[in-house]
Amino acid sequence: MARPSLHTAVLDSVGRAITSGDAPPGTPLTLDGIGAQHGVSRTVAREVMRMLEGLGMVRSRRRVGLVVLGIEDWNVLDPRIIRWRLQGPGRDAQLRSLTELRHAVEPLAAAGAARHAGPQVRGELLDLARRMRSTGEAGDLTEFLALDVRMHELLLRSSGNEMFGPLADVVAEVLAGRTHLGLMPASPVPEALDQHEAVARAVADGDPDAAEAAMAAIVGEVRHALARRDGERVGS
Amino acid sequence: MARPSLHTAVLDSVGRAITSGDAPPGTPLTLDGIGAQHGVSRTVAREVMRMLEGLGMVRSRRRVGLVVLGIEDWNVLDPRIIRWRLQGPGRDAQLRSLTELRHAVEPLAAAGAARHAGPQVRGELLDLARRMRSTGEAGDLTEFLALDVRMHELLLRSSGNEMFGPLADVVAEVLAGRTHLGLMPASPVPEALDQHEAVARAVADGDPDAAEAAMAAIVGEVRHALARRDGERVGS
DNA sequence: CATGCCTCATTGGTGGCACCTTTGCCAACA
DNA sequence: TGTTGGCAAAGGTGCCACCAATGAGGCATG
Repeated sequence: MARPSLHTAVLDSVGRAITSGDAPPGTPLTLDGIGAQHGVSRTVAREVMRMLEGLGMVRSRRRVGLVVLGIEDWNVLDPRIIRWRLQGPGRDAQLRSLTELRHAVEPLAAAGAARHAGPQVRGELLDLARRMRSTGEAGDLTEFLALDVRMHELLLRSSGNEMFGPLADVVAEVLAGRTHLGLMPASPVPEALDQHEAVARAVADGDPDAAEAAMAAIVGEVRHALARRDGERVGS
Repeated sequence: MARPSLHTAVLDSVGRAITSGDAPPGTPLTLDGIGAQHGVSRTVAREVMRMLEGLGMVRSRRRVGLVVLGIEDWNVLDPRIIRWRLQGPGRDAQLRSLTELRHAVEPLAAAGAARHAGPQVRGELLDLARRMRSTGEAGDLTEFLALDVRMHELLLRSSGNEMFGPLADVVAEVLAGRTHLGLMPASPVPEALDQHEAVARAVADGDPDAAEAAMAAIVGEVRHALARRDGERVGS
């Protein structure tokens, strides 16, 4: 999948430098500078710069070079920017933003899946819910995470809205980040298992309203948990 | 704003060719072909190609050229792709997808604005709601549209979630497309005016739950209207 | 018919060149 | 001292020629 192209390496390096705040807005870059710093020719630097420009991260001005733009100009929905921000200092804020976005989209995606999903998807959802229960009760967190990710991905991709599909990757990232950060209980709470099963059943039964409600319950709990954490943080 | 760069013109041309289905997935392009077709050098064609690759619209393979990818690989959240799809044959589907996305996000954005908006934003929202009522009752649809767009943009941009801001552009596009397609009544219904005013007041009062509920009511009505239209279409 | 080698089209990457815009400096002048 | 005007350099824009790598398709051989 990842081709060993010079561009990708340089692009990742510069992109991370920008998202990490290492190159704050207003910083002037030059093609020669990028080329020299990474040991690539001007051509490669130019093409990397074009990609960064396409991401809204730099703006090329003559005589001055490539000025780094602020986050308000970035394509913050782009997977690459999301990935870069998830590494580095912005990880926390990015995770919170993604969580909120996820909570906005997933109930509607579940409703859409209840309308549009094919029979084999509905079957897999039921199977996933079953396996989530068994692995969850067994306390196998990593396997549980994989099933959880798969279920949300399946819902987003079969929601009938092609703009929801790309969010599956960020949901996976959020879920992984959440367990990795120790935000998950040692063993999934029974309510979560019930609600995931409810979503799967509602989608399998083709009941959009029930699917939306069940998914809203899932994300609503996480939301409140996050708000609680925010409250603690604010209070400290 | 739009700099007269060669890249932008060529990029727009090729991008539109892909989104319009004029260059269906699997179509092989070549750098020399693009260059010759648009009268630009290989260098420019290469940089355009890099941007398209960044958008997930083509994949460059040696000996074969640039293969056009299917929509499942596109960065469908990217503003450029959205703009291209809004022109051309995909406009209808794109408008529907964007509407659904909007309905997912806007209630949460309103709640966020009630928490995070600054005092001048809250004031402007109240003012906008007032002027929407007067222009709406006067039947000035174009001015009403401008106020409507401004209100939603303000809510999204001051929602405290930097991932919601970029959606302001697409919301503007959706609203404009809706009135332009004649989906709006000749004069805004009183309920819409009331609900917009309710959102503005809730945000001004710092009541997130009320803001979210009021915005959900706004988008919920549009959603049902769309579903009704879909039903008619399916039945025909 | 299968297999393996060969060819060549096309991208990947480099370097150099002319041009143009913009900036920042510096000098001349009020 | 402040303002204006010109001037030179910096750096992106676009073009071209060149070579390396690679992989798809054809050809030859068993």
